[in-house]
Amino acid sequence: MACAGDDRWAPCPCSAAMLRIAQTLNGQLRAAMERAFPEAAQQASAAGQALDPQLAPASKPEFGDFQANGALPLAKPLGQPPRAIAQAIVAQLASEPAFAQLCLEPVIAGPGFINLTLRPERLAAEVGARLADPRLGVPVGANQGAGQGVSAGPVIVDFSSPNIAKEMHVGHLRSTIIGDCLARVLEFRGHPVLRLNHVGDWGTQFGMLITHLKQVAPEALEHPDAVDLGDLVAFYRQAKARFDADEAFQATAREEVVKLQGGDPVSLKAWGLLCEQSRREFQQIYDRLDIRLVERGESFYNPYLQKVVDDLNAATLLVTDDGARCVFLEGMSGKDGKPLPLIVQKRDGGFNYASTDLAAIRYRFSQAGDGASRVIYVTDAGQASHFAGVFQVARRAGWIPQGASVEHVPFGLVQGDDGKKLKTRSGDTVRLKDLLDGAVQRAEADLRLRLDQEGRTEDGAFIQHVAHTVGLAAVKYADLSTNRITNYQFSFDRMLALTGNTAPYLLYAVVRIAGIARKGGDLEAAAAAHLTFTEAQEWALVRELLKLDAVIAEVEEELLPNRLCSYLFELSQVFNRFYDQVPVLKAEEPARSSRLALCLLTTGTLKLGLGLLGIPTLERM
RNA sequence: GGGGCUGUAGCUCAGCCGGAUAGAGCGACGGUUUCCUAAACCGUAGGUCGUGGGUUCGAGUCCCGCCAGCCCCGCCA
Repeated sequence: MACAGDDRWAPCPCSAAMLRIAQTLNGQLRAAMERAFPEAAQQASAAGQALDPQLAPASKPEFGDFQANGALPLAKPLGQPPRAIAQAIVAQLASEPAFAQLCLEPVIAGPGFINLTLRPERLAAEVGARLADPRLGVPVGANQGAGQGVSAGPVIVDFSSPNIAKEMHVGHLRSTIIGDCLARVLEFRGHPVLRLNHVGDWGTQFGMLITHLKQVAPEALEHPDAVDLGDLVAFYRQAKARFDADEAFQATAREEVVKLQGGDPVSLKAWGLLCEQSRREFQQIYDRLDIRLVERGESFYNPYLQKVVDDLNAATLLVTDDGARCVFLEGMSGKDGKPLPLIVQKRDGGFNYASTDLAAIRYRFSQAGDGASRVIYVTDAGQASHFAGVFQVARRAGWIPQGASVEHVPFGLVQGDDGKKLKTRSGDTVRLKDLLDGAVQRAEADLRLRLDQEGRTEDGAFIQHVAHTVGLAAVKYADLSTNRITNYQFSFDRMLALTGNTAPYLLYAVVRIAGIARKGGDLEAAAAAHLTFTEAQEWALVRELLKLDAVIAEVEEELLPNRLCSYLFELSQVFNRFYDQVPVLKAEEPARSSRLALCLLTTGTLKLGLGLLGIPTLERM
């Protein structure tokens, strides 16, 4: 989407600071290549392409800021050594005054790489510009579709989605945390975002739940506030146990499903009570994790299900097979090599999750519904083939508009230390609440131990606040910092470690800067100073800080939060090196103010980045 | 049987349209503190990128085969 395509630095609607410089350089390099090799340029354009400078960030700091690899692939067609080609390109660049204002003399290295280093004064100017920008150089309003008439409809992020009357467990952790992060990034980029909680609030299990409710707590139907159902999980288990053991109960439960689907007011009321109870419990988790969601459960789409089937039939996509109504999928075959069906209506006439997902996708893209431009599903990787089927059918039915996109954002399992799916010692599913409690408790224990060792005293409110912040940050960061597609090994010890790529390490960098401010560093005043840098550690920090806009654009496009985590970790490391080796408060002017300005931009960048991960920061810890 | 994902250092993981000597962190070993929180920093050791082919000037990255693990495959979500 943003800056996508086969040419990374092609001009695009985003006009971000560092990205914009890269685009400018790309244009200058391309023009230089065209002047140096007009025949090759003509051939390329005849083939509908342009010469590609292959501009990329430098692979190592000693190579400068950017490298252009475009000379290498020209060696064979031109029949010249690649270094000679690079030399010719560089000679043409020399005649471009705008290039000389931007970069130092290019260096040809290795087999024919052109290494580019930005002029220091240019980097310092960029730092100054970011200090004056509350968005730190990250533009709003990318992804406008380059005038293709793409609707500016909302981006829908479908995530979390627990089941009513069941407890949120570790299985919901990744969807909730990753989905929230992606929503935050998209929002920050200026997209209207609809965060939808597609809760499982419909289905046959409600037959037994409602029957059980009517029998054990009939008063709840009259005075909803008077009854607290308490532990819904226990309630669910009781109902399930009776359902499995008692045939009469089973029969009543089945009748109850029919009554509920038929709109019986008492059944609906009982259903509503159960949903409300679940909602309260979910909300406690969401509040704790600072996650906003709009609940729109499966039941919302009930009125649209029949039309989905009817319209698929009218489009001649529907086939009745063994009593079930299916759409046979193209390019996906099952056993015997026969096409795989997507069942949209069961033999008994009932609907299933494919029907609901189709109704949802249609509603979300439809102008009468959400009118979305992009829909993102954050669910586990096991559902990949289900979504592939649903997307295909929706596409063939014409429910996904031109220019709109629908994406499954898959993630791997949460595993324990043993490499198997995370379970409690007794083999049960881990409750999300217990997992979060565990993280906070351990964070508190770590903190108390350290206070003890350092002879510090802090009040209870401080300890609670720090433990809560660090514990939850650790859980979120550990999840977000690995590539989501792989399975992720859950370990309290690793995520709460004070060193390495962890939340505490990043939070500590923010705390160090807050410490400088407390000890007399006026960060805000320094922002207006004339910036002069002399030390290697200062320049390393400057270069790292200026990468923010490119990183965020990348996360927006690839929907990979771990890219942002890696960046924030590297920024923290570079900052700690700077902090360790370059004095700030004790430096003479003008170095002192320039360094304070770097501290201000560093803390701003870390707070912004962590904020996009859904992690708040601390002043002391 | 068909399909998907994964396989990179002892462990946990990065690796961004294919680009320079494959990178971190942890752990191990060795160093650094009259100085802004040492929860830090500096250094050393450690890899046949599962395996065999292919494409390419160049492959951890792309294509094909094989091996291993996990997941999905008609009326649960």
